Amino acid sequence: MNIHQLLQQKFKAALIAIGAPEDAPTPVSRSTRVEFGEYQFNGAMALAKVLRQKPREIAENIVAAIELDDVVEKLEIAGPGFINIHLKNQWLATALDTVAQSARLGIEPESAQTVVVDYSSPNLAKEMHVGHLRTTIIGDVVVNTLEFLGHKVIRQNHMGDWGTQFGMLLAHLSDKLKASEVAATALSDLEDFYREAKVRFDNEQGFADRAREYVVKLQGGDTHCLELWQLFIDVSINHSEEVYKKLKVNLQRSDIHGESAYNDDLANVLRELQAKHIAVESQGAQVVFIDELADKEGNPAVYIVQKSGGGYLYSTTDLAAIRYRSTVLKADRTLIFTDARQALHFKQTEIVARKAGFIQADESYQHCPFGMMLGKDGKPFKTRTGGTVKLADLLDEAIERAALLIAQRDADLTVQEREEIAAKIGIGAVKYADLSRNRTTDYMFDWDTMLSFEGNTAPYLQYAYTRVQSIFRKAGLDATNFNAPISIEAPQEKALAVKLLQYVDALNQVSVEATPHVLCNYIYELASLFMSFYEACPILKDGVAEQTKLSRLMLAAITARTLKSGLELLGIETMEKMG
RNA sequence: GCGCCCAUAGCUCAAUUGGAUAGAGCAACGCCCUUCUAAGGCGUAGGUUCCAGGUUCGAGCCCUGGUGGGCGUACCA
Repeated sequence: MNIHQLLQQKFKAALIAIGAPEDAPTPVSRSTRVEFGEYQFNGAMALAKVLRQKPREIAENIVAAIELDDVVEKLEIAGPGFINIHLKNQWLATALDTVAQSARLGIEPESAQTVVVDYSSPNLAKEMHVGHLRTTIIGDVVVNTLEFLGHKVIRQNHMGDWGTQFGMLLAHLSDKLKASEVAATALSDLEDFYREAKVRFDNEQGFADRAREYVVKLQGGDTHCLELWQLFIDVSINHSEEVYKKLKVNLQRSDIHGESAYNDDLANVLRELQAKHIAVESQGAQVVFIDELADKEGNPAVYIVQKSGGGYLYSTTDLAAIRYRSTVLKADRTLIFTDARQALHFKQTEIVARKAGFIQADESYQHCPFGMMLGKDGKPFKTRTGGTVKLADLLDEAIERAALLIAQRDADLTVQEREEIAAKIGIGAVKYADLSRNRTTDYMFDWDTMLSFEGNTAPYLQYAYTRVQSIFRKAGLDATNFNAPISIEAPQEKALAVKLLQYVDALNQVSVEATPHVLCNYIYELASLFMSFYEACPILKDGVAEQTKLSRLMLAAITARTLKSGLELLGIETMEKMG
């Protein structure tokens, strides 16, 4: 049941009935204040000119024409011509009942698209650092949501597994192996390894030349080099997978389609661009002049696809990727999650790709940028010594801090339970702090706010869930299988019921705009309304009528299912108890 | 120089895409645990939405011009 859609359809029909143009918008929105009902229709004012009538008259006509008798308690005209919609409690109860009977919480699958989602994409030369957190978890939530809505999602982990830096790394690795070290040991800390290699590259006689030699050999397909490379990549991927596991992110090895996967296609891409006279020679390089992005003097933007030395760049790789996703993966839509600094690059890539026919006209290509992670001082987030913060370290610290907090409470938990809960709370807090912000702006990372565990944080949501579980434990019932007739009376019950029915709106918005914070807001509001309901509407206490008790248990049960579903999509784990 | 993004309560952030009196959390100040988990609830206070114009029934949101900040801009990704 989608209230918003239903109301829109009914208002659309009413508008046509009163003689409004067929394409007249039907702006139905949630009301901002309780006295304005649950929804409002704001379209009467805009029609005043077209229909040459007063807005309030139009509103009256709409109210007279609309067929909503079984849905609304009353329709009120207010202000310049707003129509306030008060939904019927009985209708809400019936709608919720439908939701409760459905394994998918009443959400019907959309007409399925094939959506390619490019996210995480760490550089394998180094370990994952905080800069990879946002792309990884934001992408993951969007993927989860799209799949839940019935789309075919193809994850593409476009890992940075190729490039000149690997020459230096492989030369260093080769030496280590000759000194009979095991690869996994030598590469146990990729940051250290990278630093060592860099030092040798800068200082050691002859090492830089060997590094360059390795690059040439690697690109030439030399077997020994490729074996070394594979060794390095495997170890590095293992590092990433450990982080994914800790983060509860659904990325598998089969989702990896790194830069190296496009090596053999780069020359083809260039040839095709040249054949279509899109790429031309300039200053020894092969470039595309983009007139669409010219400056005021008419100088086109320059997009290099091959360096003067013959090497390819990320532009070439991204063009190959775009073509692969269109022709082989049959993408209807592609989403790419990278930081905002690459916005121009992807804009250019799309223009060139469309010109070259690498992408279908009706295919959508959406770069989803996000801001940087800043420290409390407003500068890029670094360690105390100014170094890059490893993602694995960050997550460990979150778990430690959560464990410390749990230890301070007098909780009735076993050691094992404490550990599990600390991991779920710590990781959840880090993820939620990030996901709950609009992705496009920079965001401030602050341990204190994040792990204070009060207010709008992951633990609050997890706590709301455990409260429901606690009630059902006490009642000796199972929330997942509970079923009872709902009757809505208290205002807190109504507010909760309406919010529960709006889950689908939040998911749709996340799907269209790729903005997980919308889902976070929804879940937080749902949890808040449940907390108010919990305080105001006793369930198992003495003196509560049996029917009321069952109805409230049912509301609690649907809340728990919705919270769990939403948190699952957010990649945040729930638990039965927290203390 | 040019381009993109941003500016909302003391702080961190929302605002259903142009709707009514701009909402939350933290911090501050009051209440509420012998009563389903107080990691909670109820309440008070806090705003010239950076500035100046414009568009219209209506602007935090759209347009123009500023101010301040971030990022990008021919061979890194």
